[in-house]
Parts: sequence; structure tokens; C-alpha cells
Amino acid sequence: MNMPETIEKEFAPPVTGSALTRKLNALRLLSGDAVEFLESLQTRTIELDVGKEFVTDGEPMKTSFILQSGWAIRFALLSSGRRQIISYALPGDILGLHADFRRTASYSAAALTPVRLAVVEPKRLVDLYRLYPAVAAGLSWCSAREHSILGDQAVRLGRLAADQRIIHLLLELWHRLKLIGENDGRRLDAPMTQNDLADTLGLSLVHTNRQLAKLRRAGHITVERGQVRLNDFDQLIEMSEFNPDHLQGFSL
Amino acid sequence: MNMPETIEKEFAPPVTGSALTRKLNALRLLSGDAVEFLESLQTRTIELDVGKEFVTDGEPMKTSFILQSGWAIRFALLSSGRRQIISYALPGDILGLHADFRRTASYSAAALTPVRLAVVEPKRLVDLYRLYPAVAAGLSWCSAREHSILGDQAVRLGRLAADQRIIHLLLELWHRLKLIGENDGRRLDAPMTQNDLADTLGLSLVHTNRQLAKLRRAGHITVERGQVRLNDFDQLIEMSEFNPDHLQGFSL
DNA sequence: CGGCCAATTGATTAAACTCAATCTGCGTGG
DNA sequence: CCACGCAGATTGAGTTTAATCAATTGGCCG
Repeated sequence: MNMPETIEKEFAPPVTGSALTRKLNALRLLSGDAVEFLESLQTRTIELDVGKEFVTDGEPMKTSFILQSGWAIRFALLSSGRRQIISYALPGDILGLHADFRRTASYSAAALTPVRLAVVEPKRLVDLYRLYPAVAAGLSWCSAREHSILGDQAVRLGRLAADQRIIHLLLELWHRLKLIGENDGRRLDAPMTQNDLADTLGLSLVHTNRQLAKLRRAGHITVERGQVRLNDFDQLIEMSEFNPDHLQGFSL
Repeated sequence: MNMPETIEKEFAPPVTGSALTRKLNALRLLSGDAVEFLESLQTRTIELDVGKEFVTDGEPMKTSFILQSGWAIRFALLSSGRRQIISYALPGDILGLHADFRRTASYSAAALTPVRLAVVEPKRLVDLYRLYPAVAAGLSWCSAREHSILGDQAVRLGRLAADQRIIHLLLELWHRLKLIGENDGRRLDAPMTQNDLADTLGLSLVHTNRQLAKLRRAGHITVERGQVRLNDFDQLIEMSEFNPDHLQGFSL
């Protein structure tokens, strides 16, 4: 039932540079030059308070963003007033990688916690593709990974029960945070409210609350001050049908 | 209640070349050279019968595929035996655009109808990015579009009622088929079974059947020999909260 | 004529939603 | 220091949507 506490040491990534650099470094393919260019891309930054919307569905998207710290959400608002959170953006994630090829945004994005964003000219990302093939490979990998995260979100919403959805999402976040060195053993930050969680998992607030309570009572998770502790990894992975491979797997 | 029958003529794309060429041509950014290279990529083709799986979750993905004709599905199988169809691939769609950067596939793919697939070395796609910036832009646009399709799928599954999900999906498919010149006025091919539809929309087969019957009785859609006719576009768009902009919007 | 796959229908159960309070922790102004 | 207000969490009760179980029907092909 207990996992060794050393699990987080196996792949511990380096702790220098921006979150994006840390993430790509974890793939072990960045040259010194590339790191330098990657950092130089991120000189213009802005800070946003909780709740601030920085991408709006239907509006032109003039720049791309690299999330340096804090969490953001990508979401859609329906005319009925309902909201669907499509995915979470964590430090090191890029929003609008292909911004310059779209006329308007197809989703909205907002700060879930206070965030620091690097504001990037989409043109410079194209340069990056041309100048640093290794980094281009890294960005392609990010793209493929995001694709796979969205696929998993569809599975959660379409074919998992409420309690499975919660666990499955927590496991995804744990693995993603681990890659950037922001998890803490079997504990992870969970800055979203239960309302956010409900809007992510396609559930009502009340039902989310009850299923969370059930998971806590069953000892599967422990919730404490904005953090969640995953108490029995293997069992949680099995019961939620989570597949860690979807978030890993980089080759050359 | 009736729409003008001329709706499909407004953006009618050219009808020459492979489906992918037709799709990118609709964006009006391909040079003659680029078209030639794009076609030369697609010389090695294979044909698959209905049901044949050509990508398997967890297996290495050695090549990319360009769908030339027929429909395919990307899906996940759960250990409980349930299936979630993540998205449909239509002619001109690329599967595994970033295949060479992932260790293994994060989904399975299979032929929904008989299909013809071009088998492409991922390396050649990278060449394409380097040699033909205009095509690279086209592929980036495809990538962004697919991202937006997956976002819409999350909205469908998470926050729409069963009847809305059905309509929303049909509208998506109609718009996507239109871009490659494979729709027919307000009618579209719908080669999937009700079981496939259920697995796409996160519903049970029985419930899908009943909601379809309801939509037919209400006169919203007409189903005839593998085709669906959308009887009142504007009303369908409104009732399903569908946003056509998510599938359009290309800017240089 | 079977056999099979897909579609349909009936009956019952279960998961999840809605409505409506209430509770709790926390920060702020008096 | 305390009352107040507020956001987030929790609980109760009743309702609805959708799932499950179980046949049955319709069309097509060998």
C-alpha cells in the first residue's frame, strides 16, 4: 500500500533556467546556444493576478505566451453560462504556439493563480524552428504531448466515472509537475477550487464535492491547504485507468 | 427555416490533387513547387479494410500517415472494455505529424471505412518544414486546427446534453468536409454506426439511438443511407452552441 | 433460409444534477 | 478585538438524465 518516498528522485530534472528550459532539459537535448536563445525569447514578461483573462475566444491572438510561473486554464464559455475547462497550463507550457496561423483564438485563457508570462512574437518561434533544430524537436514534442493530454481529457470526460475522472486528472497533473520539478513526493499543488475541478471534469459542483469526500474517506487522497497527497499510486493508476506513457515517451 | 441551397458554393475549393493538397489549397497559400513536393510525399500508399487498426496505443510509431480517402478514427480502449473515440480523421488529415518525437503512440487509430493512406517518413515532414515555409505554415495551421477540434470535443463531452452533442459533432464534420469539398449541400456522409457515435459522444448506445430518433422526429435532421441532412442550420448551430470560427480562421 | 450486424423498443436502475441551505475560514473595517 | 461579509466547502432532499439489462426488429449477404 505504501510507495517508497524516493520515487521523485529517479528523474529529477535540473533546477536552473526558465520552466520551459527546465522542461526541455529533462529531455536532454538542449545545447548551450539553444538554451541561451530560449531564454532570450523570454525577456519580455508580464505578471497577472488571479482570474485575469489573457486570451479570449474569438479575439485575434497577436502574441504567444510562455508560462514561467503559476497555473493558467484554457476554457470555453457557453451561452448557457456553463464553462468547460479544456486543460491546465503549467509552468513551461506554451500557449498559442501556432498563434500566427490562426485568425482568432478558439478558446479563452486565464490565470488560475498569479502568473508570470513571457510574451513572445510568434515570428520568433518560427525562427526558433529554423535556427535550432534541437529546440524545434523539443517544441514538436510539446505539441505532441499536448495533443495526447487533450486525448486523455476526452477519455476522462467520455468514459470515466466521476471518481475516476478526479484521480485521473490528479495523476496527469502530478506527472506533468514532476517533469518540471514542481511536485513534492506524492504530494502536488492543487490550486483550483472544487468549482474549477467540476468545470474541468464535466461534473456539477455538488457531485464533485461528494466524490472528493468519498475519495478522502476511502483514504485514497489527502487534501491539505491547497495540496493533494496521492496515497496509493499503483492502486490509483489502476482504478482510474491512467496511462503514464502518454505523458512521457520522447525519442531523439 | 430553409437555408439557400447555394451555401456550399461560397468557398468551393479546387478539386485537383490529393485531399491534403485540396485542403491547403483552400487556404490559398501553395506554390506550384510546394504542391509538387506535397504530392511527391504521398507516393507510397496502402489501402486498408474497414476496422483495420494502423496505429496502436503504446506501440512505437515509425511513420506518419496522410489520409487520402475514407474516414479513420483515433480512439482509446480501456481495460474495462469501454472505448472512447477521440476524433475522426477525414481525407487530408495527417496522423502522427510529430511521430518521430514520441517514443510510442498515445492512441490507437483504425479505418472506419475503407481507406487509402500515404505512408510518410517523419523525416520528410521535417524537410517539408524547412524547404517550403508556406507548406510549413499550412501544417502548423492543421496542427492548430486539430488542437481546436480537440478542445471542442472536450466541450461536447463535458458540458453539452446528449442531443446537443450529436448536433455539435455533425456540424463539426459538415464544416470539415466542406473544406475538402466532400459535403453535399446540407447533407454529409456519416459512415459511423450508432455504436461509434455513442463511443464518440460519451453516451450509451441505447441513449444515442433514442436521442437520434428524437432529433429526427423533431425534423432537425434526416437520416438516409449513411448520410445525414441538417435541416435547419442556424437553429442547429444555436441549439448546440457550435462555433464555426474554431474550424476556420487562417491568417497568412 | 439462416445468420449476423445494426437499429429499435421496453422496463428498471443508477449516476449525476438541481435547488436550497448551512458551515467554515479568513480578511477587513469599526 | 470583534462583527460582518464573502468565497469556498459541505450537506440534505428531490428530480432528471442517462445507463443497464433484455428482447425484438430490419436489412443484407452467402
